[in-house]
Amino acid sequence: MSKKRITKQQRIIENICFSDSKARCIKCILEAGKKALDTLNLSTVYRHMNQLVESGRMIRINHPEKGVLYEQANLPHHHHFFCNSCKVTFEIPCCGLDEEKIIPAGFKAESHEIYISGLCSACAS
Amino acid sequence: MSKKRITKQQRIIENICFSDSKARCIKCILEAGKKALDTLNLSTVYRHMNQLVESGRMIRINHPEKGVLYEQANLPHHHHFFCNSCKVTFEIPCCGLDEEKIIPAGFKAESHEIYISGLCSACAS
DNA sequence: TTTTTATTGCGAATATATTTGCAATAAGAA
DNA sequence: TTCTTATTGCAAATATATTCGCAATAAAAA
Repeated sequence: MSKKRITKQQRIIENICFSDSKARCIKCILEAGKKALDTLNLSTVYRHMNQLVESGRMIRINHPEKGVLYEQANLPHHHHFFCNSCKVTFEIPCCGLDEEKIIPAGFKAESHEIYISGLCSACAS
Repeated sequence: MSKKRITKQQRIIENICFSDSKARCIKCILEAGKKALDTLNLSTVYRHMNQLVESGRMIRINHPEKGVLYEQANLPHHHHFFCNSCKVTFEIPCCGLDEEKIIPAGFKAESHEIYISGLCSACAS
C-alpha cells in the first residue's frame, strides 16, 4: 500500500479550494495555481480534484452556463449567482424556496438548485 | 437563393417538438423520431434543431444533469423538474421565487433557473 | 414523368473535457 | 545525504457532443 506524499502542487490546490467558499472550474483552479507555481499542470489539478471529491471534501456541481464546478462539500444550503459581466460565481447563502409549494401534486422533491444570473454588486454600480 | 423543401424528417422532428411542451435532449428526439422513420439520422436531427433554434421557434437550455435540452421558445415562465426514477423532465408552470429577496444587496438579477429533482407523481406512487 | 437541386445518411472531422502511460522529478524515510 | 517510489508534467489516448463533406436520395417545379 502506497504512502501518500504532500507535494507543493497539492498544497497550492488545496489552498485555492479552501481559501474561500466560491465554486470554481478546473481552469480557474489551474490559472490561480499557476500564479504560485507556473509549471502546474492541468492533469495534476484534475488528479487532486478527483481525490478531493473522492475523499468527500469537495463536490462537483454542474452549472448550466459554466459546466463542472468544484466547491466545498460542507457548505450550508445555498445557491449560485453568476455575474454576466465579471463571470464570477457567487454563493447565495440560503433561499426561501418552498419546494412543495411549487411542484405539482403527487411529485416528491428531493433536491433543488437555483441558478440566478445578472450583475453582482461591483458590476452593477 | 435556395428554396426550402419540406421533408418527411422535418415533419417528424417538428411533430415531436410541438406535440407537447417537454424539454428534450437530442437523443430523445432521435429515438422518438426513429419510431416514425427508422432511418432517421442524428445529423439530420441536429440540422433541424439548429434551424428551429435559429428561427426562434425553439431554445436550447442547459440542464445541470441532462446537458443540452431543446424546448419551445414561447412557453410562459416555468422551471424544470427532473424525475430521478423515470428520467423525464417536466415543466413546473411557475414559481413563487422572489429574486430580489434572496440575492445580496446591490446585486441585480436578470434571470433565474430552478432545477428540482425528485420523483414524479407516477414514480412516487 | 422528368429534371433540378435541397436534403439526407453516413462516416470522418472537429471541439472540448477528462484520463492515462511513462520517463523525469522530488518527498520523506533511512 | 542517499535511496525509494509517489507524484509530476507532458503528450497521447479516450469519451462525448457536434459539425461537415459528399455521394445518394427524394421534394417539388417543369
